[in-house]
Amino acid sequence: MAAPKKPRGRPKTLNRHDIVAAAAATYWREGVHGLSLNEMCRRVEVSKPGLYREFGGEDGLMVAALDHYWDRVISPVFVLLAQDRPFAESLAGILQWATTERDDPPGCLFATMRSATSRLGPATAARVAARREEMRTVYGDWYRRARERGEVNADVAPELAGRYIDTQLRSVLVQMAAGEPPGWVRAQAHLAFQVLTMA
Amino acid sequence: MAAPKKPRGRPKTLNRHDIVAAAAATYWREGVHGLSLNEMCRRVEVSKPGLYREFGGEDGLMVAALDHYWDRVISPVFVLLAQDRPFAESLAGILQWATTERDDPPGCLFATMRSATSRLGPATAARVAARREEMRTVYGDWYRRARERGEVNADVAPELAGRYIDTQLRSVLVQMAAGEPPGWVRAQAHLAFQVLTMA
DNA sequence: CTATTATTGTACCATACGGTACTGAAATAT
DNA sequence: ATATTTCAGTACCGTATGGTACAATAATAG
Repeated sequence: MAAPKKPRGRPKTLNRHDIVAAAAATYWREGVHGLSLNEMCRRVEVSKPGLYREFGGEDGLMVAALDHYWDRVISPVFVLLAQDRPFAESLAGILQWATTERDDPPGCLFATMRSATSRLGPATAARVAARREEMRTVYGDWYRRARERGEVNADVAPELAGRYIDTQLRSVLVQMAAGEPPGWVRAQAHLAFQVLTMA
Repeated sequence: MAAPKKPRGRPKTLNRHDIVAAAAATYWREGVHGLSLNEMCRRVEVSKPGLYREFGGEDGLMVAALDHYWDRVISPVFVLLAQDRPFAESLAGILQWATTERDDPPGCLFATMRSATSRLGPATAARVAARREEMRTVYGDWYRRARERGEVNADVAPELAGRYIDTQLRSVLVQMAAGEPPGWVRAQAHLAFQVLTMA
């Protein structure tokens, strides 16, 4: 428990966490730039001055939403990869997750943001760029370890593989978000990853 | 020559072709939704009522711009493919074209529109969907003919190959538009297309 | 010259946007 | 009780948007 000391003024009722979660879900479902800030305030039920006080504007809200999404969706994938199960097995798991109907909207908020870089605020753009690098590194390291175990194509350098995996998974998620048939998406992903898994 | 008959009223000064060309170039350079309609009118130097009369609104202008782009950029590629030179040779040519600095902006207007489907007007969305199908068909037929000549992986069905080529080239163009280093983009494309060209 | 037809663009409309002053409310401190 | 501190949201600001009415213009027809 945190210190239950009573602060001075009027107690805060604005629930930052709920707002961020709702905003992330909305951005995920409806895209990053279909909604105006006014509309977003209505959706997440927060007054505009409240939003400005808490996040400084749309840019700050979007950064918070991205971080929230990262913790809830991307990080678990990275945890899975860190377990170093057989490469093909982990890959199949990710693809299955990416191409199956879920409760969550199809696609990926992070992938959506990457497809809209030019229209992001400066803080969000910077965060997206940093996360992109992080993602490439994680994929690259994952591939490097698999390569050391002899499970993947040794001709492909880990840095290239990291970028390639990133690109291909992103492509899968973009297609899913666009409503492409999961079967076709999976078949294409199968082709794309053959080059990594064969001798 | 067309009939030089003199029409009744005030002569038309609005140059549809130039406007469409300028609009296509602007959309290509700056994306499809960064600009307001007002701003676009300033860029292509046409009055707003003029634009409405000629195109019916932004949706109509975008369709016209897409068709213009298609004729000037995409169709020549299809002509190249129809020549049935060796598959690997044509593919290398396309990749070279896609990943090299040109006078035109990087990336591809059609790819950009496909990444923004949700924000397109109904006419533009319909045209993009039709062009996407056309593109897949052209790629699929191209692959089928190469397969009949024994130049490509016979295990891949032409329809899947068509979708795969479309996806991978689109990915290349999206990355180029995002300013990714051409060398990395090329290296990834090389990996992606290996599965089609090896026995 | 006058009427007719067709095209042009200014000037305007209602609406929505991002952004903020400012008043009121809800707590503690004295 | 009164002052003080903090948070909340209404109500407003200037600006830009998509969209159009309408008067001016430039040609031909009679």
